[in-house]
Amino acid sequence: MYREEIHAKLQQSGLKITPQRVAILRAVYTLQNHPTAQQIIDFVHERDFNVATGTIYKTLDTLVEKGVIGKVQNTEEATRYDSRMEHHHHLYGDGDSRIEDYVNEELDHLLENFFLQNNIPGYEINSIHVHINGRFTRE
Amino acid sequence: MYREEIHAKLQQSGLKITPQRVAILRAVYTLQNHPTAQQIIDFVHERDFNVATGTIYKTLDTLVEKGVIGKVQNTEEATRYDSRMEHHHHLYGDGDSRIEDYVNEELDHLLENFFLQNNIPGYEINSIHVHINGRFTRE
DNA sequence: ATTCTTGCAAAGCATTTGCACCCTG
DNA sequence: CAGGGTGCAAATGCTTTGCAAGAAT
Repeated sequence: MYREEIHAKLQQSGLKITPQRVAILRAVYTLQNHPTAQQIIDFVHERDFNVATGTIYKTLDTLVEKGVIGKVQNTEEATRYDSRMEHHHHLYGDGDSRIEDYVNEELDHLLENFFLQNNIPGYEINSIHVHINGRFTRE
Repeated sequence: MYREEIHAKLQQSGLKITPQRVAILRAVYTLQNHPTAQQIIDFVHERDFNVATGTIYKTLDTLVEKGVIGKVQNTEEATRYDSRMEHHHHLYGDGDSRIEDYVNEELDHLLENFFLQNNIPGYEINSIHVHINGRFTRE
Protein backbone atom coordinates (compact mmCIF):
# COMPACT_ATOMS: atom_id res chain seq x y z
CA MET A 1 0.00 0.00 0.00
CA TYR A 2 1.61 3.22 -1.14
CA ARG A 3 1.72 6.48 0.69
CA GLU A 4 -0.69 8.02 -1.78
CA GLU A 5 -3.30 5.37 -1.20
CA ILE A 6 -3.00 5.77 2.54
CA HIS A 7 -3.35 9.51 2.21
CA ALA A 8 -6.41 9.03 0.05
CA LYS A 9 -7.98 6.67 2.59
CA LEU A 10 -7.48 9.18 5.36
CA GLN A 11 -8.80 12.03 3.32
CA GLN A 12 -11.89 10.11 2.27
CA SER A 13 -12.69 9.45 5.88
CA GLY A 14 -12.39 13.10 6.79
CA LEU A 15 -9.36 12.63 9.02
CA LYS A 16 -6.34 14.82 8.99
CA ILE A 17 -3.22 13.29 7.56
CA THR A 18 -0.62 12.98 10.29
CA PRO A 19 2.61 11.01 10.36
CA GLN A 20 1.23 8.89 13.21
CA ARG A 21 -1.89 7.91 11.31
CA VAL A 22 0.02 7.14 8.17
CA ALA A 23 2.45 4.96 10.10
CA ILE A 24 -0.31 3.11 11.92
CA LEU A 25 -2.30 2.55 8.79
CA ARG A 26 0.74 1.29 6.95
CA ALA A 27 1.37 -1.12 9.81
CA VAL A 28 -2.14 -2.53 9.60
CA TYR A 29 -1.83 -2.98 5.85
CA THR A 30 1.63 -4.48 6.05
CA LEU A 31 1.04 -6.84 8.95
CA GLN A 32 -1.11 -9.41 7.25
CA ASN A 33 -2.25 -11.61 10.07
CA HIS A 34 -4.80 -9.42 11.77
CA PRO A 35 -2.34 -7.68 14.04
CA THR A 36 -2.85 -6.76 17.66
CA ALA A 37 -2.28 -3.25 18.93
CA GLN A 38 1.03 -4.41 20.37
CA GLN A 39 2.24 -5.71 17.02
CA ILE A 40 1.27 -2.45 15.43
CA ILE A 41 3.13 -0.54 18.15
CA ASP A 42 6.25 -2.63 17.58
CA PHE A 43 6.09 -2.26 13.84
CA VAL A 44 5.69 1.49 14.01
CA HIS A 45 8.49 1.88 16.52
CA GLU A 46 10.82 -0.16 14.39
CA ARG A 47 9.97 1.24 11.01
CA ASP A 48 9.01 4.77 11.75
CA PHE A 49 9.36 6.56 15.07
CA ASN A 50 8.04 6.50 18.57
CA VAL A 51 4.31 6.85 18.86
CA ALA A 52 2.76 6.83 22.31
CA THR A 53 0.79 3.75 23.27
CA GLY A 54 -2.29 5.78 24.09
CA THR A 55 -2.10 7.45 20.71
CA ILE A 56 -2.00 4.10 18.94
CA TYR A 57 -5.09 2.93 20.75
CA LYS A 58 -6.91 6.19 20.16
CA THR A 59 -5.96 6.22 16.52
CA LEU A 60 -7.00 2.62 15.97
CA ASP A 61 -10.35 3.41 17.56
CA THR A 62 -10.76 6.40 15.33
CA LEU A 63 -9.88 4.43 12.21
CA VAL A 64 -12.36 1.71 13.10
CA GLU A 65 -15.03 4.30 13.82
CA LYS A 66 -14.50 5.93 10.45
CA GLY A 67 -14.62 2.58 8.70
CA VAL A 68 -11.06 2.74 7.41
CA ILE A 69 -10.14 -0.52 9.10
CA GLY A 70 -12.05 -3.22 10.97
CA LYS A 71 -11.78 -5.16 14.17
CA VAL A 72 -11.90 -8.91 14.35
CA GLN A 73 -15.20 -9.59 16.00
CA ASN A 74 -14.97 -10.44 19.66
CA THR A 75 -17.38 -9.95 22.48
CA GLU A 76 -15.11 -7.11 23.56
CA GLU A 77 -16.25 -7.46 27.13
CA ALA A 78 -15.37 -10.05 29.67
CA THR A 79 -15.49 -13.75 28.86
CA ARG A 80 -18.98 -15.16 29.00
CA TYR A 81 -19.92 -18.68 29.89
CA ASP A 82 -22.45 -20.95 28.32
CA SER A 83 -24.45 -23.70 29.94
CA ARG A 84 -25.52 -25.26 26.64
CA MET A 85 -23.14 -27.86 25.34
CA GLU A 86 -24.80 -29.01 22.11
CA HIS A 87 -23.53 -27.41 18.96
CA HIS A 88 -25.25 -24.08 18.54
CA HIS A 89 -24.89 -20.60 17.18
CA HIS A 90 -25.36 -17.19 18.76
CA LEU A 91 -27.57 -14.19 18.21
CA TYR A 92 -25.90 -10.99 19.35
CA GLY A 93 -27.90 -7.91 20.16
CA ASP A 94 -26.45 -4.72 18.75
CA GLY A 95 -26.15 -2.19 21.52
CA ASP A 96 -27.42 -4.85 23.85
CA SER A 97 -25.47 -7.20 26.02
CA ARG A 98 -27.83 -10.04 25.23
CA ILE A 99 -26.56 -13.16 23.55
CA GLU A 100 -29.08 -15.86 22.70
CA ASP A 101 -28.51 -19.40 21.56
CA TYR A 102 -29.62 -20.43 18.11
CA VAL A 103 -30.01 -24.12 17.46
CA ASN A 104 -30.82 -25.29 13.95
CA GLU A 105 -29.69 -28.57 12.53
CA GLU A 106 -30.80 -27.70 9.05
CA LEU A 107 -28.38 -24.79 9.10
CA ASP A 108 -25.63 -27.10 10.32
CA HIS A 109 -26.24 -29.49 7.44
CA LEU A 110 -26.39 -26.69 4.96
CA LEU A 111 -23.00 -25.43 6.06
CA GLU A 112 -21.51 -28.87 6.23
CA ASN A 113 -22.57 -29.58 2.67
CA PHE A 114 -21.39 -26.22 1.48
CA PHE A 115 -17.89 -26.80 2.78
CA LEU A 116 -17.80 -30.38 1.53
CA GLN A 117 -18.34 -28.94 -1.92
CA ASN A 118 -16.16 -25.91 -1.34
CA ASN A 119 -13.01 -27.30 0.11
CA ILE A 120 -10.59 -24.74 1.51
CA PRO A 121 -7.09 -25.61 0.30
CA GLY A 122 -4.60 -25.95 3.11
CA TYR A 123 -7.20 -25.90 5.82
CA GLU A 124 -9.06 -28.61 7.67
CA ILE A 125 -12.33 -27.54 9.26
CA ASN A 126 -13.17 -28.67 12.76
CA SER A 127 -16.23 -26.65 13.58
CA ILE A 128 -18.34 -23.82 12.30
CA HIS A 129 -20.12 -21.22 14.38
CA VAL A 130 -22.36 -18.58 12.92
CA HIS A 131 -22.34 -15.20 14.64
CA ILE A 132 -25.56 -13.42 13.91
CA ASN A 133 -25.69 -9.73 14.70
CA GLY A 134 -28.92 -7.88 14.90
CA ARG A 135 -31.56 -6.36 17.08
CA PHE A 136 -33.92 -8.03 19.49
CA THR A 137 -37.43 -6.71 18.91
CA ARG A 138 -39.02 -8.27 21.97
CA GLU A 139 -38.87 -8.25 25.78
CA MET B 1 -31.38 -27.57 37.63
CA TYR B 2 -31.55 -29.58 40.81
CA ARG B 3 -28.78 -30.36 43.20
CA GLU B 4 -28.79 -34.00 42.13
CA GLU B 5 -28.27 -33.13 38.49
CA ILE B 6 -25.43 -30.81 39.36
CA HIS B 7 -23.82 -33.47 41.49
CA ALA B 8 -24.18 -35.94 38.65
CA LYS B 9 -22.57 -33.54 36.19
CA LEU B 10 -19.59 -33.05 38.47
CA GLN B 11 -19.22 -36.73 39.11
CA GLN B 12 -19.38 -37.60 35.43
CA SER B 13 -16.57 -35.20 34.75
CA GLY B 14 -14.40 -36.74 37.45
CA LEU B 15 -14.38 -33.66 39.65
CA LYS B 16 -14.89 -33.69 43.38
CA ILE B 17 -18.15 -32.29 44.59
CA THR B 18 -17.51 -29.19 46.62
CA PRO B 19 -19.91 -26.47 47.78
CA GLN B 20 -18.02 -23.93 45.66
CA ARG B 21 -18.39 -25.94 42.48
CA VAL B 22 -22.02 -26.66 43.09
CA ALA B 23 -22.72 -22.98 43.72
CA ILE B 24 -20.83 -21.88 40.62
CA LEU B 25 -22.50 -24.43 38.43
CA ARG B 26 -25.90 -23.50 39.73
CA ALA B 27 -25.11 -19.88 38.95
CA VAL B 28 -24.22 -20.69 35.35
CA TYR B 29 -27.41 -22.70 34.91
CA THR B 30 -29.59 -20.10 36.58
CA LEU B 31 -28.16 -17.01 34.91
CA GLN B 32 -29.57 -17.44 31.45
CA ASN B 33 -27.87 -14.77 29.46
CA HIS B 34 -24.36 -16.17 29.10
CA PRO B 35 -23.05 -14.69 32.31
CA THR B 36 -19.65 -13.16 32.87
CA ALA B 37 -17.40 -14.27 35.71
CA GLN B 38 -18.42 -11.15 37.61
CA GLN B 39 -22.10 -11.96 37.34
CA ILE B 40 -21.40 -15.45 38.56
CA ILE B 41 -19.40 -14.05 41.47
CA ASP B 42 -22.25 -11.73 42.42
CA PHE B 43 -24.84 -14.46 42.16
CA VAL B 44 -22.85 -16.86 44.29
CA HIS B 45 -22.14 -14.23 46.91
CA GLU B 46 -25.76 -13.31 47.14
CA ARG B 47 -27.31 -16.72 47.07
CA ASP B 48 -24.70 -18.89 48.70
CA PHE B 49 -21.58 -17.69 50.47
CA ASN B 50 -18.33 -15.97 49.80
CA VAL B 51 -16.16 -17.66 47.24
CA ALA B 52 -12.81 -16.11 46.39
CA THR B 53 -12.50 -14.43 43.02
CA GLY B 54 -9.51 -16.53 42.10
CA THR B 55 -11.41 -19.66 42.95
CA ILE B 56 -14.28 -18.70 40.69
CA TYR B 57 -11.94 -18.16 37.78
CA LYS B 58 -10.07 -21.35 38.44
CA THR B 59 -13.26 -23.32 38.81
CA LEU B 60 -14.77 -21.91 35.65
CA ASP B 61 -11.62 -22.83 33.78
CA THR B 62 -11.78 -26.32 35.17
CA LEU B 63 -15.43 -26.74 34.23
CA VAL B 64 -14.78 -25.57 30.70
CA GLU B 65 -11.80 -27.89 30.44
CA LYS B 66 -13.88 -30.85 31.54
CA GLY B 67 -16.64 -29.97 29.12
CA VAL B 68 -19.24 -29.29 31.78
CA ILE B 69 -19.87 -25.79 30.53
CA GLY B 70 -18.73 -23.76 27.54
CA LYS B 71 -17.32 -20.36 26.80
CA VAL B 72 -18.78 -17.95 24.32
CA GLN B 73 -16.25 -17.91 21.56
CA ASN B 74 -13.98 -14.92 21.61
CA THR B 75 -10.46 -14.44 20.40
CA GLU B 76 -9.43 -14.50 24.06
CA GLU B 77 -6.34 -12.52 23.30
CA ALA B 78 -5.98 -8.87 22.58
CA THR B 79 -8.15 -7.12 20.03
CA ARG B 80 -7.02 -7.71 16.48
CA TYR B 81 -7.46 -5.37 13.60
CA ASP B 82 -8.45 -6.09 10.05
CA SER B 83 -7.48 -4.22 6.93
CA ARG B 84 -10.16 -5.82 4.77
CA MET B 85 -13.43 -3.96 4.78
CA GLU B 86 -15.59 -6.07 2.44
CA HIS B 87 -17.88 -8.53 4.10
CA HIS B 88 -15.91 -11.64 4.90
CA HIS B 89 -15.57 -14.54 7.28
CA HIS B 90 -12.63 -15.85 9.27
CA LEU B 91 -10.67 -19.06 9.48
CA TYR B 92 -9.19 -19.58 12.92
CA GLY B 93 -6.24 -21.87 13.48
CA ASP B 94 -6.62 -24.12 16.48
CA GLY B 95 -3.54 -23.78 18.64
CA ASP B 96 -2.34 -21.18 16.19
CA SER B 97 -2.67 -17.44 16.37
CA ARG B 98 -3.39 -17.25 12.69
CA ILE B 99 -6.66 -15.81 11.46
CA GLU B 100 -7.29 -15.78 7.73
CA ASP B 101 -9.99 -14.06 5.77
CA TYR B 102 -12.52 -16.12 3.89
CA VAL B 103 -14.44 -14.39 1.16
CA ASN B 104 -17.23 -16.27 -0.59
CA GLU B 105 -20.30 -14.62 -2.00
CA GLU B 106 -22.01 -17.90 -2.64
CA LEU B 107 -21.88 -18.63 1.07
CA ASP B 108 -23.27 -15.18 1.80
CA HIS B 109 -26.21 -15.79 -0.51
CA LEU B 110 -26.80 -19.23 0.92
CA LEU B 111 -27.04 -17.81 4.42
CA GLU B 112 -29.13 -14.90 3.35
CA ASN B 113 -31.64 -17.19 1.70
CA PHE B 114 -31.64 -19.55 4.62
CA PHE B 115 -32.59 -16.82 7.04
CA LEU B 116 -35.15 -15.33 4.68
CA GLN B 117 -36.88 -18.69 4.82
CA ASN B 118 -36.16 -19.25 8.48
CA ASN B 119 -37.18 -16.07 10.13
CA ILE B 120 -36.16 -15.71 13.76
CA PRO B 121 -39.13 -14.40 15.72
CA GLY B 122 -38.36 -11.29 17.70
CA TYR B 123 -35.03 -10.72 16.04
CA GLU B 124 -33.91 -8.65 13.09
CA ILE B 125 -30.68 -9.73 11.47
CA ASN B 126 -28.12 -7.14 10.47
CA SER B 127 -25.13 -9.23 9.54
CA ILE B 128 -23.84 -12.75 9.63
CA HIS B 129 -20.26 -13.83 10.19
CA VAL B 130 -19.11 -17.41 10.03
CA HIS B 131 -16.32 -18.40 12.40
CA ILE B 132 -14.56 -21.41 11.04
CA ASN B 133 -12.25 -23.27 13.40
CA GLY B 134 -9.73 -25.73 12.14
CA ARG B 135 -6.16 -26.43 11.34
CA PHE B 136 -3.93 -24.86 8.74
CA THR B 137 -2.11 -27.61 6.88
CA ARG B 138 0.29 -25.38 5.03
CA GLU B 139 3.11 -22.87 5.57
C1' DA C 1 -8.44 31.34 18.26
C1' DT C 2 -10.46 27.21 18.00
C1' DT C 3 -10.29 22.58 17.10
C1' DC C 4 -7.98 18.39 16.31
C1' DT C 5 -3.83 15.46 17.71
C1' DT C 6 -0.40 13.75 20.44
C1' DG C 7 2.55 12.28 24.58
C1' DC C 8 2.79 10.67 28.95
C1' DA C 9 1.77 8.63 33.01
C1' DA C 10 -1.73 7.03 35.96
C1' DA C 11 -5.73 4.45 36.45
C1' DG C 12 -9.03 0.66 35.32
C1' DC C 13 -10.59 -3.87 34.66
C1' DA C 14 -10.58 -8.72 33.82
C1' DT C 15 -7.89 -12.36 34.73
C1' DT C 16 -3.87 -15.08 36.50
C1' DT C 17 -0.53 -16.51 39.76
C1' DG C 18 1.92 -17.89 43.99
C1' DC C 19 1.62 -19.56 48.15
C1' DA C 20 -0.15 -21.01 52.52
C1' DC C 21 -3.75 -23.54 54.44
C1' DC C 22 -7.23 -27.09 54.53
C1' DC C 23 -9.68 -31.06 53.89
C1' DT C 24 -10.31 -35.86 52.42
C1' DG C 25 -9.27 -40.42 51.26
C1' DC D 1 0.62 -37.67 54.14
C1' DA D 2 -0.35 -36.94 49.35
C1' DG D 3 -3.25 -34.55 46.21
C1' DG D 4 -6.82 -31.88 45.18
C1' DG D 5 -9.27 -27.57 46.37
C1' DT D 6 -9.64 -22.99 48.29
C1' DG D 7 -8.65 -18.05 50.01
C1' DC D 8 -6.18 -14.08 49.58
C1' DA D 9 -3.54 -10.59 47.86
C1' DA D 10 -0.27 -9.22 44.59
C1' DA D 11 0.87 -9.14 39.91
C1' DT D 12 -0.04 -9.05 34.93
C1' DG D 13 -1.66 -7.49 30.59
C1' DC D 14 -4.54 -4.92 27.66
C1' DT D 15 -6.80 -0.79 27.24
C1' DT D 16 -8.65 3.75 28.68
C1' DT D 17 -8.40 8.28 30.56
C1' DG D 18 -7.07 13.00 31.97
C1' DC D 19 -4.55 16.59 31.07
C1' DA D 20 -1.03 19.60 29.25
C1' DA D 21 1.39 20.77 25.16
C1' DG D 22 1.68 20.97 20.06
C1' DA D 23 0.08 21.48 15.27
C1' DA D 24 -3.20 22.83 11.83
C1' DT D 25 -6.75 25.56 9.68
